[in-house]
Amino acid sequence: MPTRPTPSNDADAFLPLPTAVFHILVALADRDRHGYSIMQDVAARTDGKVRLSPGTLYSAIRRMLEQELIEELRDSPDPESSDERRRYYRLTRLGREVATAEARRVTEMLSQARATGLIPRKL
Amino acid sequence: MPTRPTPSNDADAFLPLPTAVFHILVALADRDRHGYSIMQDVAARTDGKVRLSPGTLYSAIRRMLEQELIEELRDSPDPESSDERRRYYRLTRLGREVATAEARRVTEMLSQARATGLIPRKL
DNA sequence: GCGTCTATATCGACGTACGATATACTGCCC
DNA sequence: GGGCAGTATATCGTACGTCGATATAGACGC
Repeated sequence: MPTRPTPSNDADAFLPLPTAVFHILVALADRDRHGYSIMQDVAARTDGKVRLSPGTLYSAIRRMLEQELIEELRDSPDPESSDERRRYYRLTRLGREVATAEARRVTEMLSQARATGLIPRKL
Repeated sequence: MPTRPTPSNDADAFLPLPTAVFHILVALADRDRHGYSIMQDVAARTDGKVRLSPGTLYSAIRRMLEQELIEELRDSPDPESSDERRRYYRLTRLGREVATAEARRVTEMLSQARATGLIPRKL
């Protein structure tokens, strides 16, 4: 009996996901972006509450490339742009699976916290 | 005009909460416990998936005492117990507020992740 | 008395987060 | 065309969190 693809199994090895990594995955979910654009997107989405510093951002990107959660695009998706410095990144399938695994983990933690009465049912 | 108590304001300074700290808060939510009991409770609640090592547990406890997320009980809640080694801990009001603030934070992250289609709506 | 479980504590290694700093190109205004 | 704010990537040192290993010792059953 062949093992059917179980996305969560290998993805679980990445958990718990560092906060910065999850934010980067969210930013790349709807479109490919370069580093600086990720920074702006995270800040915008969180109303400026979360600001990735360059140190956090670029070291997280390097790690995520090595782990193949994201990949770098060979050519710019925007040929109009004159800015050669930009390096664009895209979510991989693994990146998406890892994000889902992390979402499942925190959902379980939330449900435990509600069950014990630690936090209110409604948030 | 007096500022009405806004629990979340100072609690936000603790975020994001280390994973171990949130697990310890959950374990202490329903009853006072000593360190080893926290360890067992976390393992039981997570079906053995999360195991706090002694290093993680006791250094987290020390930090949480300093930050006043928990407090140590002066006398054992179980006078029957002959084990003098046990040190019992209890959630503080601040600890509860911080847990709620963290829950709110991850809930928002989940909702963003769903909005972008990164993770499925249902988990 | 012996071993296993209970219980707390500390150490060192490793990885992550972050601010500071560096470098350099872009775009715009004057 | 000079200067300056904003864009863009990269690295460094520091601080902190996690973890396994190790240490110590009391409790409990046999």
